[in-house]
Amino acid sequence: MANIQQVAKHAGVSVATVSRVLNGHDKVTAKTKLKVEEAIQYLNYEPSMLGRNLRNSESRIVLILIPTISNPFYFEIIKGIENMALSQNYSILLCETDSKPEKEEIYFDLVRKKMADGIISMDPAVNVETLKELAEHYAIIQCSEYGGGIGIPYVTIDSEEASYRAVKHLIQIGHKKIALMNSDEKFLYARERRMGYERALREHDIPVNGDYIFYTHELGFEQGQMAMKKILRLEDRPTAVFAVSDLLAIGALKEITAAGLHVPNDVAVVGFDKIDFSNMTNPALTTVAQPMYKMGTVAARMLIEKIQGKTVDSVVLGHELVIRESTTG
Amino acid sequence: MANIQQVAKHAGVSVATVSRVLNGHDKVTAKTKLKVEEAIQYLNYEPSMLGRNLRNSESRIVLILIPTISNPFYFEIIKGIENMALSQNYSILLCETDSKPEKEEIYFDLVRKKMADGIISMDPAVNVETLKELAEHYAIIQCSEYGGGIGIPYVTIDSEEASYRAVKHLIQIGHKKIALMNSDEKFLYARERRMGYERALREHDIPVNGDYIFYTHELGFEQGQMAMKKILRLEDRPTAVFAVSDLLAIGALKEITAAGLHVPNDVAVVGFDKIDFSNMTNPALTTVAQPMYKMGTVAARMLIEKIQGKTVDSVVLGHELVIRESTTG
DNA sequence: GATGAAAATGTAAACGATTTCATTTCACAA
DNA sequence: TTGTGAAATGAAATCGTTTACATTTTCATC
Repeated sequence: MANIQQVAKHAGVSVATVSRVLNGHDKVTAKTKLKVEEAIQYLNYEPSMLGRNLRNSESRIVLILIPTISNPFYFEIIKGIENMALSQNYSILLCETDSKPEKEEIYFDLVRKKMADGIISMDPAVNVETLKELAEHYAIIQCSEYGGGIGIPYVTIDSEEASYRAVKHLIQIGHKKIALMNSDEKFLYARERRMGYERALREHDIPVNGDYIFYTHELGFEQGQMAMKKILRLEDRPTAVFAVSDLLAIGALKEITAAGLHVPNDVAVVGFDKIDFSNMTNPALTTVAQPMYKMGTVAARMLIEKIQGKTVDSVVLGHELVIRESTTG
Repeated sequence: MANIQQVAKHAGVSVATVSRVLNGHDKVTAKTKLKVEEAIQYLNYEPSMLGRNLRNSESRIVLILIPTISNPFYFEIIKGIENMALSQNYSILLCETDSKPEKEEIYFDLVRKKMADGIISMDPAVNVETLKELAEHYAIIQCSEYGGGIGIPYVTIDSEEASYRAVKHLIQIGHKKIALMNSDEKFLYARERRMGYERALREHDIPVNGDYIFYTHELGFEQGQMAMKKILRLEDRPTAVFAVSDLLAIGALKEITAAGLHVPNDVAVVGFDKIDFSNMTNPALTTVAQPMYKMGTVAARMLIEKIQGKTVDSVVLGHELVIRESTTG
């Protein structure tokens, strides 16, 4: 593989001139430029990012931290990030932490070692202390999940309001006994979603029943099934379930059907996220749509601006309730 | 941020010695080692991959080329690749090509520019000519989808046999009118799966009916719905459908139910891949399990060996038919 | 205490680009 | 022809490592 020296030699110019042609800045005579381009062509030369990156002290790589690749919620976000990043000549390193500190550490090390220029964190279980520390030296953006008040810019939606609207929808179609399938309240979004749930109930003079609130360890299908099993065993069975993720809701769906009950006639179900699969189930899932692609592009743009040393502000994006068969039959 | 020079100076040794401590080879006195480690600690030093990579002419990054991130089929494979790569100190760059040559080119350029040490290609629509050309200079492995006879090692399953067994299962539970929902036969795996389908039929003296074979452009849910619509309109309606991907099958499931028919009583359905979601549908999907995680680890190991200059052989892994509700009720 | 081999450490040259600053070339006017 | 300033080009430093080779240190032996 040829390097810039050989190109320079073959073109009869200095490496500086080759570099100038390569990068298009500074003025180079048309004739010289041609000579260089011919040499590049002839030698099949491709500039090495290794040399360039060292010189420029950058890697042009950004890290995406997700808890698991198994939740399709991250698909569209990743697509958004990728496209925005690509347009700015960045590549993305996808990092699945499994919410394990040791895997997280491996990836944090990558930015410490200059292998990555910044991080978009989507892991709610991320070690906030380490993140804060890193944020002093490196560009970091929180996406979707975030710790507030730690000085790291984020892009997210209004979880409380979204939750409120979802529950209100259930109330409006006649439900009073509404269960909440929430995730661990150590996460901010979980607390916010419970608050939205309670606000909707209170607003319609429905007492909040602690027995109707369930917590799951993760946001997956199995957790949804397990929680739903418990809900179905309740003395005074709820007629509706609001789950804070589509995967939970799909698990609930499956369990309800398995119990010989009908959705939505016996139990109505609302999910959260609007992942692709929410439309593929029987019945299709009513859910809160998050603007995932947008979230991704915004997060990527914010990160790149941060990398360039600009200051960036947090962003709250809109959401939308998508009403489908699991609540209206 | 400190560099190796400053560490050396602070420890009162040469950079070579620091490097030796860093990399653990060569012998360094315990006393010297301690001094260096103290300096590292004191200065909060982290070795820069940029410098190291340039010097070693490697990036320790591998590219994963997938057509789309939306098909969960790739989840487990990616996990497998990631874990194996991580254990060898490689990171993975996830590249979604959307089966578009221009996006593919962007990523190919990354390896030409030394930003990546090798490629694991899972895109059936990849430009085989370019791939062949690249393979002359760079490490490349094909995973799951592959072009045979182009001299690039691959890891895959025996599609013909897997398909044969799936169809045989349908025949054994009494079906004779079996539709095949295949993808475009420009892909090798599609041709192989049709051959397996036909072999099973012939073996049981069931004539192959061209009207029962459908081709889809992509392997998604919508394509499955559309194909199923056509199948349901057939004069002599099949009693079973074998789809070459779970997403297609899930689309079929949805469409059958929407038509007021019952799975499997009216129409039985078999999918392919055993993605997580194949278990979340109503009814759960009978499907051919591909050893995806294994495939990922094997592909990653092969690639790393290739990068190290070893010659590697292609691998064919086993598969398994998972019988669930969509065929047995 | 001199000798020598082995062990530890240091020096300096890579790796492949970009960029600052110095130098050459050039066109044009006097 | 010569002088001038601007434009084009080149020389060399730099980014942060690793490593071949050279040098120094150590220590057992006589």
